Amino acid sequence: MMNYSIILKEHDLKVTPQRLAIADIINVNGHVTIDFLYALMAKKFDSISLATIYKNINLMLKNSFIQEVSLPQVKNVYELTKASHSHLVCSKCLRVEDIDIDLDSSFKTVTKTTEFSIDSASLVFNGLCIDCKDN
Amino acid sequence: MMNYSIILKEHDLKVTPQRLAIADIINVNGHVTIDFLYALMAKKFDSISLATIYKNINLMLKNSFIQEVSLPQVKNVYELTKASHSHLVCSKCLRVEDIDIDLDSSFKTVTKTTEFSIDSASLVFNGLCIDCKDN
DNA sequence: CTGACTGCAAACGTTTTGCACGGTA
DNA sequence: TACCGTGCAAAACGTTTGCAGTCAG
Repeated sequence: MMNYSIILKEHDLKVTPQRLAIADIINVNGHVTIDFLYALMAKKFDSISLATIYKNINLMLKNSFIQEVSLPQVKNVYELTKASHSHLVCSKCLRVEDIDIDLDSSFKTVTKTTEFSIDSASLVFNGLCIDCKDN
Repeated sequence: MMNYSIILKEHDLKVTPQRLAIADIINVNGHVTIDFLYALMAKKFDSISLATIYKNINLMLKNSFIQEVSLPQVKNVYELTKASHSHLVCSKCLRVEDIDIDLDSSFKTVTKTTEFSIDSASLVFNGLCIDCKDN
């Protein structure tokens, strides 16, 4: 159980019931789409607005409390900010999982063969998760 | 100079002036956004419609004449279908370049540490291109 | 000649904005 | 109390759809 109030404040975000709920939902579920988040928020708040979701997501992104994960073909998902990592996406159930992949040799290849100076890399694997691949 | 008519037909696409122009623009520029494509098409056709652009892009995607490249933070770009490869994106000028990166060891890591069966991978590097990094 | 393509306009889904009210610090 | 956050409604944006006329095969 995390203390979201402190983490929110550390990111210059005022603490509100809506923000605590958003933080909890993202933390518990790992990766959420806007739709998913809105559906869960609607259960906790009788009159939550999509505008509030978007405003908070955008502010949380700006303040690096969360990160946006853009995935080919499917909707963007949001996760709490953590160390750089890659993602596995199930093409069937759309589940997203984190995975650590060492990209050092790839970085070296880029440095050797191009003049690009790299800031970051995004690696996404598409396939079938353990639950979907046998069905 | 490519013969776009033959390639279009090979992908079950009827040959029209608009499609020839789209194929040429994508081939010459490497990677194009919808906006960029529309702007260039507007120069060649007095009354080109965005709907025509979208319909053709979607059909060309379906018939594997072109591929969609989804990039974090920036608009999707489209390229002629070619062998699997990775992309470099300049954060400043938004230029996109192709690069071949060997992902075999990454695939092995996924296979060893998870139960995912991987179909494909998408690797994007963000940074500054040679023209932008010194300015 | 027939079905497919084009262009226009309208519709659609998603995201953003403006404003009045209410809540946090 | 002063400012920020919320919720609603409207607007903005990108993309898709329906239709009538035109063109490719």
